[in-house]
Amino acid sequence: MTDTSTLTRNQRLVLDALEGAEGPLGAYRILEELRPNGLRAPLQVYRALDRLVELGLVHRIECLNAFVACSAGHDHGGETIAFAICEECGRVTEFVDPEFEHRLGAWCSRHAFRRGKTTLEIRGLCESCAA
Amino acid sequence: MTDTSTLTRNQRLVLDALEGAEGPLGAYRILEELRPNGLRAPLQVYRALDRLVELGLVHRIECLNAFVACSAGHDHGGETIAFAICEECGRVTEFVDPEFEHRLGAWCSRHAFRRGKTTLEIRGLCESCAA
DNA sequence: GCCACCACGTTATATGATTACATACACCAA
DNA sequence: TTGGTGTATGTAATCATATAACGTGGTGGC
Repeated sequence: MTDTSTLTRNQRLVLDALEGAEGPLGAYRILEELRPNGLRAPLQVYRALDRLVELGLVHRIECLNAFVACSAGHDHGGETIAFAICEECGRVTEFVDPEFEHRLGAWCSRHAFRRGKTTLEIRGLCESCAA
Repeated sequence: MTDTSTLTRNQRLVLDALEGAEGPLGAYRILEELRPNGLRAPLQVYRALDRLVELGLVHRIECLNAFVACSAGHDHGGETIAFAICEECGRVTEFVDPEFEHRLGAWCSRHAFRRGKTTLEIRGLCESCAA
């Protein structure tokens, strides 16, 4: 588990907000929630988010322009994390598939593409919402 | 190849702008390019983009909030399209991997997740830029 | 003390996307 | 011909997301 004891006040607030949420939150949504705690400007939230993402404690969901707390208790060692996003209830499930990793690596080396951050997001309906 | 002869003037303009570009363009960037052609408001661009995406002639790149012309001469039959995005030159390479499709399907059925649109975007450096 | 570093705060602005409403034209049916 | 329906269009206003530019304040090393 990534060390969390060195977070600054703002980072802690933002992380707590995300951990308390059912699903992804947009930066401005987070800001609204934290106004009572003294946050006032988007930048305060964005700075905290940048750091938290860097630490792997928070993930950005590109297709929603929003953020979720990492649900794994540990570091994903640089692996690509896949997200299954329920369009009904908003809940996000993280998972990692070594076979994806392998296929991605294969394609990249075949095309001499130096891989950086990879995004894999599946939208749809989770089991309970599909019923 | 998707029929392109029924596009409206605005759709044609937007598609041409994207086809003429080296890489993805944001909606406002497209708007700037098309002002000389009489476009004035974001909505004109967004409406054309919506339609072009629907027709499969244009793809949205989520991690950039931008759009590219489809480089395949044909319809991708509902398959997930992967994008390799060079962070240096901006160029985007499309590809499809049936094995991804298969693994995704497997994960989704194992978790009873009803799959909708899937996004797979790899950022990094293309062969020429990595050199 | 002084400097460098880093988090923080504030204002303004850029960029991305949508809502609401009005207009114009083609096509078809009464 | 008239009128209705559907689709594309145009315009203004507004919401949502993200960053730039600038200044402040504390902490640790020297």
